Parts: sequence; structure tokens; C-alpha cells
Amino acid sequence: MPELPEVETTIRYLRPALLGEVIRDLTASNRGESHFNIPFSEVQERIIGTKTAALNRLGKWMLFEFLNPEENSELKAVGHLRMSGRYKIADEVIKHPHNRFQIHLENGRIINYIDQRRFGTFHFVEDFKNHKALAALGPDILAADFTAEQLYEGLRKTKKPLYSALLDQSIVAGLGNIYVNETLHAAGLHPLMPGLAITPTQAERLLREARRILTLALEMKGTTLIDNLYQDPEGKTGQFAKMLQVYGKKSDPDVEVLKIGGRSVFVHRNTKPTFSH
DNA sequence: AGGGGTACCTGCGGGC
DNA sequence: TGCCCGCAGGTACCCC
Repeated sequence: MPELPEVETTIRYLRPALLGEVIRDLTASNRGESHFNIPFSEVQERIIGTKTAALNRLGKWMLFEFLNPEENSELKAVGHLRMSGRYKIADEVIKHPHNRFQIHLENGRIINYIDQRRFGTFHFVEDFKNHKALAALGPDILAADFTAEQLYEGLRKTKKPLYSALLDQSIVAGLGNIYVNETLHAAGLHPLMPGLAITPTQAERLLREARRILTLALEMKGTTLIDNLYQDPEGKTGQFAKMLQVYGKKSDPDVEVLKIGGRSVFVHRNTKPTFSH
């Protein structure tokens, strides 16, 4: 589910709720212990009594930093929402069959982690550099110093179709299925075009359209589709779904559904598979 | 090395 | 109605 706009929206709500607040307790329910990479009792030992010092985003990954004020020691964790994770800020432990764990703050607020499919992760690390997936991550697509030239270099190295190359988080981080579909459509490029066929002009257009779409999606607090699975930490749904041009439009006669790497890809019939520019 | 297929888990909607 | 299949916004791992 969540891609860059949903993760960034989540972080923007969580930051003011978490930063500087002492964690009084951590509880789990509905098999929520499975989200952690160490035994739950150890998670509790480590995190209780700390306060959140930082929360940042890299691609779709969430980087947590906690501080133990007494020992003056640092604790780091890497979180991922995967397909169905979301956080919900409340004054109680939300009654929900998918409420997996809860961060209880000294001020009475409770951060609930809800995840239908339980793919999401909350892994403690010695250092962010040691985290395999983070270490392999390419530049964040919204990073100010990421350029169209870099995107061009990244894409032309692979013979993968553009669709797969843009999903590849080691080339550029942050895009998922929805925003890749929308970006390719807006840029007028066919998902099956080989990455190595990209031109500098096309890479520039791709980056410009991706950033335009992501920025708009951010303003609209992300995309919520089936079952309201994605909600921001205040429980509101993202409004970008109404802006989608191709993603999920399987009943639109102007949109063709392809299968690439086992996933559904939506192409407008105006988008020609001729790979010239 | 890179790329494809599959697994992880739960629930929903469509077709029969 | 009810069952079975396919599908869902992501990544990790195995295999060639």
C-alpha cells in the first residue's frame, strides 16, 4: 500500500506526536510481536523509558531514533509499512482486529500500529548503515540533490522495462506501483520500454512528472483505495485516488492492463509502445 | 550479476 | 448461498 506520499504523510503526523515524548510502555496484540526482529520482551526493555529524538524517511523506509536520557544511549529502528501498515494516534488502544502493537506515551497518547497483512516491519539496528535494504537503497526521488542525469544513468544501465526499473528501489527510492503507473502515463512513456533505451530528455521528463505527481499526492495526503486500508495517523483517508489517470482503471476502455513481473500495469491506449522520442 | 518466480499474510470481490 | 480463485499500494529470498 503505502508509497512515498503515504509514508511521508504518516511521518509528518507522527513527528509532533512522538518527538521528545517519553515512552511509558509498549504493548502488542493480535500476534503483533512478529513485526519485530528481536524477542518482544527485549523490545520492551530497550524502548521503554526512551524518548523519540528523530523520525526520518528514506524512500518508503521510516528511520526512528530513540534516546535513553538516563544512560544517554541511542536506540535506532527501521520501520516499513509494506502493503497494509498504518499508524493511528489516539488516547486509547484502538479496538481493531489488526491492531498489532501500541506505543504508550507518558502524556497519555497511544500510537497504534495497525496492519492487516502483517508484512510491516519494525527492526532494531546498531546503525542504519548496517541495514541491508537501507544500504542498497538508491537516492530518494525527492532529495534535492538527485538529478535527472542521475536518473538517466540509473535507468540506462538496465534492460529491465522502465516500469520495473522505476520500482527498483536501488535505482531510485520511493516509487511504488501506483505512482510508477501515473508517472509513466504523465510522461507519455510506455512501461515496457527498456531502461537502456531511455534518452536524457525522457529521463528529465520522468523525474519532473514523478515529482509533480508525488508533490500533489502529498498535498492530498496520499492515495486510499480498497477498504480504506490506508489512513493517516489521524484516521483520514488520502484524497489522491480521485486524481488517478490510469492506475486501477481496468474498466476504462481506453486503458489496457498489462502484466509485468506478476503485477498489474495500466497503460492508456494513447501511450505508444514505440520507443522513440 | 541480474532477473524471474514465489513466499510472506489476510481479506475481499467476482465467477460459477 | 457458498466455495474457489485471483488479486491487493512491497520486499526478501531462492534459483537459474
